[in-house]
Amino acid sequence: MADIQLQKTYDFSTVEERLYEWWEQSGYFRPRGEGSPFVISMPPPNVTDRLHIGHAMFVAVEDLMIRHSRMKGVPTLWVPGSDHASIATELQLKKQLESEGTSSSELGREAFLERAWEWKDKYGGIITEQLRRLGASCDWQRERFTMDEGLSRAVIESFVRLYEKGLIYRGDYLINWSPGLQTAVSDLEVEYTEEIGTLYHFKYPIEGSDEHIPVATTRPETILGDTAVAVHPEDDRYRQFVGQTCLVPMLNRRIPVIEDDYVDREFGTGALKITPGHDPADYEVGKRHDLPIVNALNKDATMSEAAGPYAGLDRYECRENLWADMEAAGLTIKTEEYLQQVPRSQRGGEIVEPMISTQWFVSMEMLAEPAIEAVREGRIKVVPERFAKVYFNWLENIRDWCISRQLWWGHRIPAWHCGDCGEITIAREAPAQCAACESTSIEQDPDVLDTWFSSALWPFSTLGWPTETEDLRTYYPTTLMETGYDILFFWVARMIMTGLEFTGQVPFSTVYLHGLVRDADGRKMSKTLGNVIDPLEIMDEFGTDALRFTLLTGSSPGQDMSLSMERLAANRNFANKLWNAGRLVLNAIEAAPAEPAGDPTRTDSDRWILSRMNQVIRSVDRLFERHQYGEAGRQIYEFFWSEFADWHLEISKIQTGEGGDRAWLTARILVHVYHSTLRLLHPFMPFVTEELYGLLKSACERHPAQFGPRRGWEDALIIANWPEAGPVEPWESESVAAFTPLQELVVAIRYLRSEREVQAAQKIPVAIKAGDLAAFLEANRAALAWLARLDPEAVQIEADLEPPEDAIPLVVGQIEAYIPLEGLRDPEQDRLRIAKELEAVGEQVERLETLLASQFSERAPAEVVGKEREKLEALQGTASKLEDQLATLESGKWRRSQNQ
RNA sequence: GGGCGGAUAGCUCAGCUGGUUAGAGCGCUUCUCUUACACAGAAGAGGUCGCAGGUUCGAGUCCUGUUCCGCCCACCA
Repeated sequence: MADIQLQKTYDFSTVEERLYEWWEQSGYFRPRGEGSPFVISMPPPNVTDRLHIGHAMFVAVEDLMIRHSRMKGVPTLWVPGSDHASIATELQLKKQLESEGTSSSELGREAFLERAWEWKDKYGGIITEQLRRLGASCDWQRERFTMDEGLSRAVIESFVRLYEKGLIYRGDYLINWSPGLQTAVSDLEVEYTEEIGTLYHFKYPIEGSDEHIPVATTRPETILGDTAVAVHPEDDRYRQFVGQTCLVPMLNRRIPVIEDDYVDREFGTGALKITPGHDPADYEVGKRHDLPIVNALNKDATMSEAAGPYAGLDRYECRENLWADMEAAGLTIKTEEYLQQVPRSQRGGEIVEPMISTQWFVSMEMLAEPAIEAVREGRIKVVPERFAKVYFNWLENIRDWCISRQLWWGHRIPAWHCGDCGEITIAREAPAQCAACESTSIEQDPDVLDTWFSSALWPFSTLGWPTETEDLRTYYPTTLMETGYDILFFWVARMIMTGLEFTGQVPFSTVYLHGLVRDADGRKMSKTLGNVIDPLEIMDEFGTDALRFTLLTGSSPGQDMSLSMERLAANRNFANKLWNAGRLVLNAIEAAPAEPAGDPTRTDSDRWILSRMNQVIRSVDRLFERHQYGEAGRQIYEFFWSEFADWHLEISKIQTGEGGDRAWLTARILVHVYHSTLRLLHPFMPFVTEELYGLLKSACERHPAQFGPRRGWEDALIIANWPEAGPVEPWESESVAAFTPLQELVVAIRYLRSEREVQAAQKIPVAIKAGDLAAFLEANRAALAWLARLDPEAVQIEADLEPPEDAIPLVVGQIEAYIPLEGLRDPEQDRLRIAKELEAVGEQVERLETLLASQFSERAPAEVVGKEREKLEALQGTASKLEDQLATLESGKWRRSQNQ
C-alpha cells in the first residue's frame, strides 16, 4: 500500500473552518470574469437572529446555485446582509431593559436608540459568523445592513417618490392594533388561529317599547362601541324595527336600526350589532350608512371614556363585568361555545384589536398591476409554478399597506409636522421650516416604517440605488430570488412592486421558493413546541456537508421537508465514503508508472464508468436547468456509491495490480472520474469535496505522470470548471449495455455463494458457457474472478462447453455457468431454484408475448416495440436454458454422484 | 367559502417531457473486520403507487370525481 497517511474516517471538524477562511481570504467569493453575471441577493437575516434551520435551508440552496454558477465560469455575485427587524429587535431589547429594571419609556427615544445600535453592534455579527459556518460563499465585502447610510437613503428616496406620486397617504383608518407592542401592524402580520370561544346572545332593547332585537357577539365589550343594529332588508322578523332606535345596553346610548344585505339571516340571531370602530366588516357597513365611529378602547386595550362606567377596565375584565351587569338587567339570552378565528399578532401572539388610528399607508393597486403583469408575461418565472397562482390571488385582491409603526427602532418617516399650521412637510433632508407656513416649529413624525418597507428595496438598494453606481449597472437586475414560500407576500411581491416602480425593471427574473423544514414528525418547528432543531448542533455532530446535502435532497422545490437524524447520518456516511474512495484513488495514483510504454486501451470497466460519468453529467445539467437539485444530488450519490465505488473502484484494484500501462491508464481514468464527481458534488458538499480536491491535486502534481485536467489544476475546487460531458457518443450506451452481463454474472455467483454459505475467503471454480460473450468475459476474467471471489486458475470460459458433471448450474441471461464444487452440491435446492427462476422468466415471456401480440406492436413507436421484442428474445433464450438445466436435473444426471 | 400541497416498501421520502419487472435511506433477515471505507462490504425479504372512473397500444406519472391529512387566503357577528 502506498504511503498515504490519511485517517480512515473523514474528520470534518478539522477541515471546515480552515477551508472557509482560505476561500474568503483568497477572494473566491467575489465575482470574476466577463459576461452576463449571475446575481442573488441574500434574504437578510434579522440582526439579532441566531442561526436556525431556515437559514441553513436558504444557504444550502443559494450557495448551491452560486457555486454552480461560479464553476460554470459566470461572474457570480451573492450579496449578503442583514435586516434591522424593527419590531423583533425592539421587542428583544425591551425585554433586556426590563430585566435590567428599566424600560424604554424611562430611557427615552434617543437613549433607547443608542442602546439599540449597541445591541446591533454586539449581536449583529453573530448571524453572519454562523452563515460562514454553513459555507455561504457570499461576497462579504458587499455586505449591507438595512439601516446603514446608503440603504436609509434609499428608503427615504422611495418614500418621498411614492408620496410625490400620491401613493402614500396618511389618515384615520381601521388598522390592526397590537396592544402589548403598542403599535399598528399590517394585515400580513396578523395570524388567525381557530379557537373555541363563546358566542354571547343578548337583547338589544327598542326604545319606547318592550320589544328587543336579539343579537350575538363574540366580543361583548365592543357593545359599548356599537353605533347601529343591522338587520337584513328582507327579514320579516326584524323588518318592522328598521328606522327605530335601540339603546346600547348599560349605556342607553341611542343608536339606529338599519338594514343592510351584508347581514346573514341564517347566522346567529340574524341581526347584527355594528361596531365600526372595532370590526373591519362593521367599518364598511358604517361607511355605507354614514354611522359615527366610537372608539371604545385605549391604546393599551383598556376601555376608553366612551365605555362610560367601564372606562379604564381591561378589555376582558370589561367583558365579564359588562356581561354580568347585562345579566342582572335581564338583557342576556344565552351563551354558547363557538369555534372562532382569533386574530393574533405574529410576534407576541397576543390578540390584536381592530382600531381606528392615524397611520401612514401605501396605496397598492397601482403598484400591484405591473407586478402581476411581470409574472403573467413571464418576465419573472416562479418556481415551483403553482405559487404564481397564490401570488396573483394576493395581488389581485391587494389592500393598502399600513407602513407606520409606533416604534423607535427603524427608519423614521421623513415627514415633519408643523406646530403652527399643522401641515406636513415631506422631504429628503430635514427641513428648516414648514413648507406651508414657514414656521420653524416643526417636528419629525415619531413613527418608523414597517421593517418590510426597507426589505422591499433590497435587490437594488444593496447595489447602491438611488445612486447609479457601477454595481447597480453591472449587477442589477439580479438573476434569481430564493426564499421560503412563507414570505412570498411579505417580501417577494413587494420587491417586485418596488423594483418595477423605482427601477423600471424586474428586480430578478426567477423566484425560487423552497419549502419549510419541519421536525421528524412533520410539525412546524417552534420554540413553544420545543422541537426546534439547532443547525449548529447538527453541524457539530454530522458536519456541514451532511446537513446541506440532507436539506438539498429528498425533497422538491416548494415542498416542506422533515429533517431526520437518519438521513443526516446517512449523508455523513456519504461524505466518509467520498473520503475513503479518495484514499483508494490516491493509492492508485501512487502505484502508477510515470508514463505508459505503449498505447494502452481502455478496459470494459473503464469504458463503462466513463460512459456513465458522461451520462450523469448530462443528466445533472438537465436537472439543474430545471432547478431539480434534489434529484440531481440523488443521482450523483447513486452514481458515486453504487457504480463508481461498488464496481469500478473494485475492478480498478485488479487493473492497478497489473502494473505497467494498465495501472497508468487506470489511475488516469480514476483521476478523471473522481475529479469530475468532486466537481459535481461541490455545490452540495463544499467542504469535503474541496478538501479531497486538494489532496487529489497535490497527489497528481507530485506524481511524474502529471495526471489531471488538460487545462491544469485550479488552485481550488471552488473555482474549478464545471465538468462537461460533450455530445452523446454511440459508444457510451454500448459500453453501458456491454458491461451489464458481467455484473449480472457476478451477482448470480455471489447469490449462490450466499445461498450455499460459502466462506468469503474460499475461492471457487467455475465453468462458463458464454456463447457470443466468451471473448468479453475472457477479457474480464480477472475482474470476474476478483468480484465473485473465484479461483482465477479454475475459471473456464468457452463459447460452448459440455456441462461438467456434478456441478451447480446457473443461468444468467445468455450465459450458463457451472460451479463444480463437491461440498456445495444440493441438487434438490438447485432444482427448486431453477424452477423458480423459470417460472419468473416464463411469466415475463408470457407477458411480453401478449403485449407484442396486442395493438402495442402497431401503435407504439418502433423503437419501444423493438426494445420489448429484444427483451422477449433474450428471455426466451434464458428460459430454454433454464428448461434444459431443469430437465437435466430431473433426469438425475447430476444426482448420480450424490448416491455414490 | 375559495385556492394549494400531500397520500408510493415497516418508517422517512425520491420518482417533472406517460414507455411496460417502481427506487433510495433507515429498519429487518443471513453472512463478512476480503489489502479505501464496519460511518463498510455481499446476498435477501418487503409495495394491487389513497379510492373510483376516464384518456391511451401503454398511467405512480395526464384528466374528472372522491376520501383523509396539512397549509394559504377570505369581513359570517
